[in-house]
Amino acid sequence: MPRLADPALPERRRGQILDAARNCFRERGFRETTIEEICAEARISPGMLYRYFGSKADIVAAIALDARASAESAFEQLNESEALLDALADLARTFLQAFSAEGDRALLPDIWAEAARDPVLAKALKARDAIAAAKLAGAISRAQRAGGVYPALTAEDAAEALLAGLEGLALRRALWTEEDMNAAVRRFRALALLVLKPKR
Amino acid sequence: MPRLADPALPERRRGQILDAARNCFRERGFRETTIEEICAEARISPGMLYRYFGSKADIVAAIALDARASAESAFEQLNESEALLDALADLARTFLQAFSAEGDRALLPDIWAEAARDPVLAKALKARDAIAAAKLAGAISRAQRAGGVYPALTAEDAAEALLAGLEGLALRRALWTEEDMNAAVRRFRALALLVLKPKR
DNA sequence: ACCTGAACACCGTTCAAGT
DNA sequence: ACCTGAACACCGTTCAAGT
Repeated sequence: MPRLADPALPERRRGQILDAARNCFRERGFRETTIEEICAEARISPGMLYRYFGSKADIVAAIALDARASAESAFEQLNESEALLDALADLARTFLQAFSAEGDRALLPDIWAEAARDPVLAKALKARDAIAAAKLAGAISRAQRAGGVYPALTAEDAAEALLAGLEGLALRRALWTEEDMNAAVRRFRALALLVLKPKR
Repeated sequence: MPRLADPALPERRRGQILDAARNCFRERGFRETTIEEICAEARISPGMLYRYFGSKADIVAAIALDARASAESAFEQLNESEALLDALADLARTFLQAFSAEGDRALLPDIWAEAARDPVLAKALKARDAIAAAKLAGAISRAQRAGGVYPALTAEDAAEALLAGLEGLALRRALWTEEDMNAAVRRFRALALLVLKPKR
């Protein structure tokens, strides 16, 4: 088998294409950007692009999974923190930032629309989500044992509810541009307070 | 000015087109259905369709606003009911049904993706949302005065949080097909319980 | 006044040909 | 082995022509 001229080339190319795509999507959105525009930005030909991605949808899918992966680190840190609420606020900020890289507020709805029609992407996102939900549930039950969080709560259900709330807030932020990041994070914090600390 | 052959025709045509579009979207989704297919289903020509709708996006926009309007009745009934939680569960069911007419689970994400790129649709949806949020907030503060709901809650914030949660749950249901309607409604009820009745 | 459908423009994708 | 870009297929939209 012939050895590759440069074994790192494929990975570099992929990154190059994804960077170009992210730039274009930010400017004009997923639907409005053209394969040709991505190619121009990445300085390659269409033929080349299709060697690395099977379709335009595959490109958003890859971006979506990248963003999820980068948001995942915030879920890791949940257990390290003493103050669960502060950690949750950080998590919300990281999540919102990962999916609105440099101000593309519509990326998340694009991803969701894509996922709703593409079972492969949906499944991949769901797998990521299950991991995140488990980590969140773990942090919640840890906090329950330590006191400070209502003990009768089912940690898994609370985690699900919080994730749904976070995604709902992200959606509203995407549609209604005025709302800035900090406001969304505050809202999430308030929601988490209501859900987790029902004793007052 | 010449009088119309049939003054009701335009309205009938619009309905005819929207019905056809809903049917097609349900089968194949917004992106995958063709103007030609909608025309075939509605038994008109493309030229005719474009007399009634400026673009394909305008068709989803009209469907989205119709669905919102039909969900709005559930918000009206919030104040009539004695048991706020039951009324909220009904509301969730009506909302989810309005946006998944005959099993098109991906309609809502399509609408959101469209709205995120189309300021006109976003603004129209936001106006609807403000009405719904106000009604929900009204019902919450009414329930607060009657006891049964944590009185220190800011009704507006709680309403916002519940709407975000509802949309988040709707999204998750759209992406992960397994989850059936009743499960989603139960989840929303549980969330509302946590948010509204923090005294235990 | 109402309607048709062929034609146009545009864009995702492929593939024969280059180096 | 890696890459190009012209060509193809498809679909949203328009408009000259019909009744």
